[in-house]
Amino acid sequence: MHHTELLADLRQRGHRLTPQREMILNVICEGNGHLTADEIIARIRKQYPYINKSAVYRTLELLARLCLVNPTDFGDGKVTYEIHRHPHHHHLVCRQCRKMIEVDGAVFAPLEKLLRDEYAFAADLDHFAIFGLCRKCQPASSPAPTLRKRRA
Amino acid sequence: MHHTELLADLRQRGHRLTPQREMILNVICEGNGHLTADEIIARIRKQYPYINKSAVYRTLELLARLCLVNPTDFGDGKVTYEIHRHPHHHHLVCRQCRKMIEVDGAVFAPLEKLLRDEYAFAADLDHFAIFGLCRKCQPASSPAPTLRKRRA
DNA sequence: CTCCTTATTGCAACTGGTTGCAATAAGGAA
DNA sequence: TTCCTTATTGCAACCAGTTGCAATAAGGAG
Repeated sequence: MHHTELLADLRQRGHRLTPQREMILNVICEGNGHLTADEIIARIRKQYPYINKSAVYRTLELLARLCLVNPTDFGDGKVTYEIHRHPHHHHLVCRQCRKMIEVDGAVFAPLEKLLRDEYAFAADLDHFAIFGLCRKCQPASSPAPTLRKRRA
Repeated sequence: MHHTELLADLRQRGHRLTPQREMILNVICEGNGHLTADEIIARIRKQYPYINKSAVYRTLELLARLCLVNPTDFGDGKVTYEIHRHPHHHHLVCRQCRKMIEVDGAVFAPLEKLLRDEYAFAADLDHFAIFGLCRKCQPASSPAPTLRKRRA
């Protein structure tokens, strides 16, 4: 999805187009993958040093609300943002080695159906970070995994 | 689960018992339901005004790491904590009316199995807040749900 | 083009939570 | 009991993100 399309989408939904929003969308579209707010600000600043933190956070919140970007908390103290991709995907994050595995959005289909059928609840299951232990970090067949603090 | 059992558990796993930890566990066990860090501090302060913010946050992080409490982000800017209950449960949170529905932990069983079988990933699926729209807030059969900012 | 409404920006103050580090105090050993 | 090691606390500074509000500027109407 190109940033001009996203801008048009914004406009169509009744939001104003501003240079700031254009720059933000541009950066998110260019920088492929997950970017933190800090990174987005830093990249914009190269061309426009006056970019304002609040404006960036508010725009990111707007874009998330419109499902144009996916915010994700990988548990390292900063939220990352990426362009909303279709089909959906999620991230398995190993709590030990930090390895990330991307999985198809379809893995949530049974849960979505169950929640809809049993609870009439329309769950937003677009983009999750699921924590756990990857194959390598699982104790072979072990009884008690050590739970002492992981040395960061 | 009584707080003395939790203290014993802490001790057994090699952590030290301090008055602060005792007070924190006590408050979490008494106040049933979800408490924010602020609320925990306020309650402790009634008896012991010197309780320190960092100590509380660090203890909560420890208890969460040991799966003795469940931290949950309901999306209102403050994390809440509750004693880890068995069997697991999750919370459906309506993004419109904020209604909360508690659901059994078993709803994640198919996903857990899929992730284990397909990705050899042992997911932590203990306690989630799942956002979406409850029955009442879903557009009857509607075309375009309004996505303008919800007036808080 | 000019005017008007109001969404958006920019700023500064604030909030919830984290961190580095020195002081304290658990709890084990002797 | 006393001593020792080191986990934990308390503090102050910090970090990511939010908020209230006045100033600015989209974009529609005339």
